[in-house]
Amino acid sequence: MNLAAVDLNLLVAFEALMEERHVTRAAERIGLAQPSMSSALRRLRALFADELFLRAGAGMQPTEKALALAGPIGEALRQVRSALAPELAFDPATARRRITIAATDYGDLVVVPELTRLLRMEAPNIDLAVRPLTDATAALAKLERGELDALIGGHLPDSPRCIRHRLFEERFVCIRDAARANRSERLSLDDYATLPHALFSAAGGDGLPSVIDALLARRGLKRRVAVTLAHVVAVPFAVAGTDLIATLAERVARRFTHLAEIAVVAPPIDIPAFAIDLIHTTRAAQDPALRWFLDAVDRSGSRLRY
DNA sequence: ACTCAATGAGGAGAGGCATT
DNA sequence: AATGCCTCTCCTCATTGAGT
Repeated sequence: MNLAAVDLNLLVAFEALMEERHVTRAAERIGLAQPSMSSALRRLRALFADELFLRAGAGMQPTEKALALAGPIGEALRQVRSALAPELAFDPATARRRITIAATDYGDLVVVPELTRLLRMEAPNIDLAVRPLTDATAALAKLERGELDALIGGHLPDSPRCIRHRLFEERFVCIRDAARANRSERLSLDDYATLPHALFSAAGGDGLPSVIDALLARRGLKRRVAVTLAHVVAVPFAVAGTDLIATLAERVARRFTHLAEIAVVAPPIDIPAFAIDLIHTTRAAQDPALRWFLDAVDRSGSRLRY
């Protein structure tokens, strides 16, 4: 390969193909006709001595080599763009913009309020739209298509075209009716297994129920889920004034101790902590407003760390 | 039947190179 | 510096073949 003769336009075509996985749409994306993109792909194949993209149904599936090249080529283009286009002035105090994200119930309850406070203080003209994140795969697809700017939540799957940034870790606690709780004691394993549970189980759930059931099964125990609720916010109110207990993310539980007659107690078993992540694409590299916003989410996450 | 990638034909424009 | 030739890439239009 003659590196001195590599046409940077080919790398742009490669990037478009990688993102669209469709020759016609990749061509439209960078303003070429379909035959021109097809020809660019032919030259890319010759350049890298690999098929790079194979027909797969309605689209094109990248080969291992294409996947391996995606990162370095994306980084190279980012650096070239950054060198050619000096940083656009971005002033959050005056910028007008609408940012659309998707967040899990947890993200909505814990991260978004902190983020909203930060936005109101530093970027009062940036509007934020938060969509529910129930189907993570569909949300990732929307993120890749540019219909969403970022995702916030836990237990989100990976995508080779997205960037994951850890905001903080979350642990689990138990809640029970305040009058029944003995705050000085950890909930006993016996109580945990015998008391009826209230459970939050959204569509495409977070995996917690099965984790807890597996931990109990390892000890030869089984719990009874007496109430299953569709929204996490309903759990504390279902627990208050009843014999129910529930296992919730700690920051969620603590938000409700002033609103419902509940007490937070330590669980009798060690339930693995989980990460709350911010997921975005490389678009932010070319978008100062989005880059600022992602930094704002990160700062919101920092304020939530214990 | 339909979609989509690949290819060919023919023409336009840009750039490299040798010649004048 | 100007010119002509050549190559390359782009375009549109039309077509083909594979896959669904």
